[in-house]
Amino acid sequence: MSTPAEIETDAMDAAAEEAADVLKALANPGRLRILCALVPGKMSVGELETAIGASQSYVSGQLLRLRQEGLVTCEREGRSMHYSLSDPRIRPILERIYEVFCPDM
Amino acid sequence: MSTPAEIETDAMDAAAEEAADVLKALANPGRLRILCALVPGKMSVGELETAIGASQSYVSGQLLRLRQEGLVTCEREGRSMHYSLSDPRIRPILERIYEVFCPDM
DNA sequence: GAATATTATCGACATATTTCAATATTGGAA
DNA sequence: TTCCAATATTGAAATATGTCGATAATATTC
Repeated sequence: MSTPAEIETDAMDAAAEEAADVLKALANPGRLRILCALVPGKMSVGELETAIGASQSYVSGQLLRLRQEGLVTCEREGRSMHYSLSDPRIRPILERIYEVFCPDM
Repeated sequence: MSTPAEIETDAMDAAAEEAADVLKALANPGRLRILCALVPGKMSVGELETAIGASQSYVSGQLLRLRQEGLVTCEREGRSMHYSLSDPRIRPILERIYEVFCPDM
C-alpha cells in the first residue's frame, strides 16, 4: 500500500535511475565520441576506430557496452559490422550536448 | 606541430572529455534528482532532503561534488544554505532529460 | 575447404564511485 | 556567550569502471 505521494516518489526514483543509467553510458569520452559519430548515420567498427583514434579492442568493447544498454544496434554488411543508434531517446540529448560543448566544430 | 586534422582531433578530445565530466556529474540518480529539483529555482539543503527523500549527509555530500564541478553555487539565507544551478550549459540538457524520461510527471 | 580481414571476448590491474555512520563546524537565536 | 539547528566533512568498505594486450571467433573471398 502506498499513498499518492509515495507512488510519485517511486516513479521519480525509477525515472531517475533509468536516466542515470543512460547518462552513465554517455559519461565517457570514448563512448560519447562513438555516439556522436553515429548521429549522422551508420558506421563500421573500423571506421569508428579511425574516426575517434582508438584501438580496436577499445572500440569493440565500448560498442558491446552500448549494445547491452540498448543504445546501439548492429547488422552485418559484407565483411564488417555496421553500428547505428537504436534508442530514440538519446538523439535529442546528444544534440544538446553537441550544441553546448562543440559550438565551433 | 600539428596538422589541421590533429588540431580538430585534439579539440574533439578536449570537448568530449569536458562533456563526459559534466555527464558523470549528472549520471547518478541522487544528483540528477537534486539538479532537476533546482531547475525551477533555489532550494535549501533541508528542502532537498525531503524533496528527494535522502539523508542529510548524502545530500550535502552530493552538493559538495556538484559545487566542485561548478554546476551549483550556494549562498547563506538566514540559518540555511540555498543552492542553485550555476552552469548555464546544463539547463538545456536537464530539460531534455526531463522531457525524455519523465514525460508524465 | 583454407586463408584473411574484421570483429568479439578475456584476464588483469589500477583507479573511481557509491553510500553510510559518525563526528565536526558554523551562524544565528536566546 | 552559550546553545541549537543546519550544514559540512571524514573514514571506510563494497562495488563499479576504465583501459590495455593477447587471444578467440566468424563470415567472406579465393
